[in-house]
Amino acid sequence: MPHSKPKPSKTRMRLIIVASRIFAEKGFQEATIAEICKQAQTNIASVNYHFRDKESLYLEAWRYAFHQDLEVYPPDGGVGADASPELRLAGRIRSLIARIAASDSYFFAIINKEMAQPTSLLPEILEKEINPQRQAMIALIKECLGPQADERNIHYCHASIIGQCFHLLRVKHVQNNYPAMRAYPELDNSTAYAEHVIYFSLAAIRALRNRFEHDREDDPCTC
Amino acid sequence: MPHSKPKPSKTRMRLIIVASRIFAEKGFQEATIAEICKQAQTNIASVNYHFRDKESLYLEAWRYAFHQDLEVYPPDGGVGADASPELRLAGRIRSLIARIAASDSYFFAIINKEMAQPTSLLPEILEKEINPQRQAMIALIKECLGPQADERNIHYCHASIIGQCFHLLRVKHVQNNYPAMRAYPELDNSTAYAEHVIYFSLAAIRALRNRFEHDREDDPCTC
DNA sequence: AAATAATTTAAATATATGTTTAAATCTATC
DNA sequence: GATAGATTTAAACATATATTTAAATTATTT
Repeated sequence: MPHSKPKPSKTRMRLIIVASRIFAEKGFQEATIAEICKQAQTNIASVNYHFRDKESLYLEAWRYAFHQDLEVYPPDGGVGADASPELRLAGRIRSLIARIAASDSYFFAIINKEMAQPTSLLPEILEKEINPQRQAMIALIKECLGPQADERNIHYCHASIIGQCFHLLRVKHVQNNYPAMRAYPELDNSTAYAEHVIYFSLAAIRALRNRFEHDREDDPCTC
Repeated sequence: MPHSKPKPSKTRMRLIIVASRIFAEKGFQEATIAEICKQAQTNIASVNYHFRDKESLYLEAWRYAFHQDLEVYPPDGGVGADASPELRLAGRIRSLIARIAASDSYFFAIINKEMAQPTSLLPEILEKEINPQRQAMIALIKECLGPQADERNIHYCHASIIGQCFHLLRVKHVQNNYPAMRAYPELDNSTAYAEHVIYFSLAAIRALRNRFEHDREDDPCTC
């Protein structure tokens, strides 16, 4: 009786590791099985043997990159649940920007490409992997904004924060492709940029909270 | 003699118009000449006759989309040079978000894809078309932040604002591809989101300016 | 060590798609 | 209205690349 062992072969693992990098660099469409196999030092047909097709390899590589990522960087930034909402929000922003800036973080590189040109896999990943993080941050923003904020304001602030973080992702990839273009100081020091985003966002959130609490005309917007 | 021959002399223009939409929807790689020609109601070979190849058509379509865009939306948002820096900055943010949100704005759709997976055309477009707008906004931010702000702070604030605007671009394309996913209130009302970005950003910029001017410890960031 | 299963390999196959060709057709000028 | 040039067309061509096949090799079990 042959007891079936789910022993992952070396080749299979090499393929996943190489694929996560290649897919991050080139995207699903432009990455070729030939190049992945060459760099993984194996035959073309091994992709079809170990995975079913290119798309399945893509999914596995993406999952691998994601979990690899979360292992190194806890999404809460190491700030405990007992800290103040502002500190916890700051921790999440710091962690997110650190993961985005990390040169070996392929998960965000893939997400970046997926959002510009989605494959059929995006909805599942968005729902299963991204949404929990999203909800956690939204809850913190809600606390920071105080009880008077409505859902719309909370989501707008979330968009403001996520937008600032993902901006780093965008310029990082442009610069990776065109190293000559040195016009983005955001990239020189990502932790300094993280501190800026935290200061910028918390200041804005405090101003909003202030407006909610005193809804007389101390609105600083004169537009 | 065929009787149903629609405008035979305008084939070149039809190709550019259709191509700008198809490239915006699918990106350079995934768009096919076959589909473009089919929708433009012409033969495959006409792309090679009127343009040299797919890449030249791409460049022409991209330029067309860009100029089409600028005609409709002036980048300064219609705010004159005599208005206050904050009002002018608000005008630019409003214009940028309006252009991004416009359903027929293919320019930003293409830029979005280009930044995730650049072709060789990106550097030129970035330098010639994007950089002037970028410099104009940076100058306004500098004025808003006051004389004490250094270059780094100015660029960081620019990144914060652009990030918030381009966030809309990102979620718009995700939602276009997956209409079932209705989790982004940013999209329901883009002008309301624009006003949020303006309020959020100006409040943060004022807080920063305040910190520069009184560099004692009234820093509201306790992190 | 033999037998069986798992894996790797080289080659073939299928398909998609950009590009070219040459003939047909249309348009404009004389 | 004839002719030359411009445009359109169907078809062929070329290439890139995902996938499949079957044989060869290696690993595992009996």
